[in-house]
Amino acid sequence: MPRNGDEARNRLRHAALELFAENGFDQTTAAQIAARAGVTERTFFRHFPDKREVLFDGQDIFGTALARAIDEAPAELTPMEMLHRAFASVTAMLEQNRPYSEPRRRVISSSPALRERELAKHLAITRAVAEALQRRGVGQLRAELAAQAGSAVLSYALAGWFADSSVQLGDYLDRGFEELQKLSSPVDPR
Amino acid sequence: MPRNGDEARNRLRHAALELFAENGFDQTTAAQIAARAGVTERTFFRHFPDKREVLFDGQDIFGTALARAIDEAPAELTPMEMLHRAFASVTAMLEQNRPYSEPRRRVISSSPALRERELAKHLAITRAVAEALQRRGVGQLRAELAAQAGSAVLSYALAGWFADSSVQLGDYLDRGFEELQKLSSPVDPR
DNA sequence: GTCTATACTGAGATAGAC
DNA sequence: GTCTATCTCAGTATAGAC
Repeated sequence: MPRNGDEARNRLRHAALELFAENGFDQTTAAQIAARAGVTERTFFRHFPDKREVLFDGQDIFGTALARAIDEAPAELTPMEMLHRAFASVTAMLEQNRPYSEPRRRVISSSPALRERELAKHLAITRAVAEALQRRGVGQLRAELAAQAGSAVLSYALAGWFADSSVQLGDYLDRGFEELQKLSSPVDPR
Repeated sequence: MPRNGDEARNRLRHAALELFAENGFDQTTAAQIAARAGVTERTFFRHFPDKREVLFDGQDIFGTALARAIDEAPAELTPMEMLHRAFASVTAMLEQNRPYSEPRRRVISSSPALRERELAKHLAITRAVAEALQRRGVGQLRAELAAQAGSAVLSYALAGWFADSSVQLGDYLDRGFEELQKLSSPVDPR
């Protein structure tokens, strides 16, 4: 086996996803993952601080991409429009990732421990977005409210898209922001 | 020692909060908590499936209270108005709980593991709310979007209230829903 | 890479509460 | 006597320290 760190890391990631899908998260030991990847258990924990983290490697790129998009958004946009644009800017990345994210999503949803970790990651992204909004002059509480509301729209869009991918993710996004507006409006013209 | 289960459970809860506050979550062992509560480690794990859970015992009452409030809301209300009412209906409970929730909040925020668990609990409440909205005829995706947006408003209100309790929680709630509406509206009349 | 603490699990024995 | 909370004992796996 080659001793290149990145390769080992990738083998660990794939071995973990396979084994979790085959036997379940709890029934899979770190030692088994390491064995399938051709390294020792110790190496697994050198790459990933805990067993769950192996499924979330490299997820922060979404947070940074979103923050960057907000940093570069035109100044005349409202906070929610900035979010809409930022989300739209990563739909291509998400659509390309679907072959990997689909089984990953199934595995995560099958384990409470993994669902917890996913929420934490989700929150980290939301925080990054809120901080970006603050750099654009939005007050802290307002920025966090907007980021969380936007995040709800993104979840809405992803849920729709995973259930029925015949519609583009971007269209679900548009629909989500529209729904949010209707829901929040005092008259609610359903 | 008496064999009453509920008493032991309460002693465990209090011992845990104390020890976590004194020594930190990671530095506290389940055996220490059990010892201070006068039971064995095994008993701790019979009451609580894992070490974190001892801080979240009895939290589901909020979810059920919110769901109930939505179940009983007047039919002519919009979904967001139902949420507003439901949240307002538990502010008294929250304000009364502050002496306990204040130190608890500090402990939770000091540990990533506890923060993760809190997110999971928060989500469970949001789900209960979404399901209640569905019973009131709101479609699934729409209900989840509304529940999450409402949950963002609640977070906004709680953050403000914990930072400055000279204003009532209910007022922060009103302000939050108003902010959400302004943020979501396409013209954003700041 | 080795060693160890500790979180958690399972099964069977024991002892209050009713 | 029954029921159920608790205890005892024996173990595995994760994660951290050295």
